[in-house]
Amino acid sequence: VFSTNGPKLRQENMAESALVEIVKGGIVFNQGDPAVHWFEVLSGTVRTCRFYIDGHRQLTGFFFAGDVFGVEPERYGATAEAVTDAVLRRSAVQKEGQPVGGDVRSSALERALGSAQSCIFLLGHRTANERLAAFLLVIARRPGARLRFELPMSRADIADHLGLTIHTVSRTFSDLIRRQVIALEGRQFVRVLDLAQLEWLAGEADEGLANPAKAFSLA
Amino acid sequence: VFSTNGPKLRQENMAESALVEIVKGGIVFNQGDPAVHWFEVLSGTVRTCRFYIDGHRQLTGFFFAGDVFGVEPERYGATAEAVTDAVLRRSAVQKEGQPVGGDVRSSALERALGSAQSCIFLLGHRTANERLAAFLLVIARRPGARLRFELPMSRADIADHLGLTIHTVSRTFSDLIRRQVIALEGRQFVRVLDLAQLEWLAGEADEGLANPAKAFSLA
DNA sequence: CGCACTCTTGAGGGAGCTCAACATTTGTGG
DNA sequence: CCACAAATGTTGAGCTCCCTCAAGAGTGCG
Repeated sequence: VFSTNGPKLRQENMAESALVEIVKGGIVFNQGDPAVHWFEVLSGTVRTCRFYIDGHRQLTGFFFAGDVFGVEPERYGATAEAVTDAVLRRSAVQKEGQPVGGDVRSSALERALGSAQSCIFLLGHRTANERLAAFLLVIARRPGARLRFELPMSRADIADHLGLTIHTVSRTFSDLIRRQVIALEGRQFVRVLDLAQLEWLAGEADEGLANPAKAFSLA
Repeated sequence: VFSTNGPKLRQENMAESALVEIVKGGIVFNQGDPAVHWFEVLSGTVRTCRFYIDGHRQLTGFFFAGDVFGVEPERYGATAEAVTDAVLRRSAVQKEGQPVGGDVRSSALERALGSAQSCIFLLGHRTANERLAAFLLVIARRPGARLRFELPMSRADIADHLGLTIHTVSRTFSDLIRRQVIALEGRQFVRVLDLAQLEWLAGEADEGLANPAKAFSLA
């Protein structure tokens, strides 16, 4: 089964930066592999996931065009797989034996850190409604996204990202639709009907009061 | 109430790197503040937390001697507070108007990314037992820690870190003690009685099989 | 000693998981 | 193009685990 799932990389050249194509379901790198490259998404969608003993997955992020992933010291902490057919730009961490430091790596690390924190923020929400609403908002707020956007990943991917089951994800979608907060167009496209309601569900109605302490601060 | 809680910083000098003392409960920086400094813990313990609209906290990390925190672009994404009296080394992100790039910042970012991923890993566990067991293992595996270690933070801090209530945390502690997996000495000190059992509860009994796909990989 | 705070424990209820069935979509071969 | 199979998604019923509510025990401090 893994033969159809293996890395279908088509390498364009051997320079320090190379274009790589990967088919849906293909593996970019495995958790534990030496982290000799990092990647930028040019088109398509990629997911990173960690596997637990009991077999369940924790998806630690989705990466769309413009996002970077795989920026890590030593070894990859998660497996990266293609959610859809994708084109990536692969860059070497080492360049002629010397690590590539400086602002390129720093800014890539910053973006990786941002996506990790966004994942923590999602998992910090308490109920299925809050998590799904917050997740949809994260997608909706991506540059280029609007009140109508695509969800290229499966319900199972969403469930494993939010720490829920596909059943609960599906039920929560139905609930949001029933309350006319969103509408589905096909299974992949979402239209936000009531943004304020969605933000309220996600617990972000008033960003200014997100930190109660600030209400008392010197200001 | 915040007057007793405010930043009790005693600044040792104005150079690019400065020693800072902070008392238990004091705030190092607030979520949303410009991220002009980053910190290394010399002694004591620090927590970082995000606040949600509904008032609950998500603690995104605990930082002990040798750890770094507050390495972020632009603004701090979390508030940092002292769990115990602490001494920190504070470093400027900017140095004479120029950002400090290069390996110093990269390695600080790598460590910050590592602690974020460790937080995601904890929250990825499904049950209260698994989360607490995994949390105790994270602490037990810190350099210098052994099968007996201190938990400087309160039950409320642990609960907000693991996404549980203090009641569930307390009950889970009692359960682990009843099953003779750990023992408490006072309220702050933990002794691990059955490490294998603790690892099994945390779902880490066999790290080599953590990624099922690897069993099939090219080896 | 008394007060405030933290921690522990119990009882009851609710959100989400499990198990199960069915619907819908996608893919494949005739 | 259709028939069929496989994969994915939806929905319901029952149960479990954790949260809520409540009370009490332990600890530190003035």
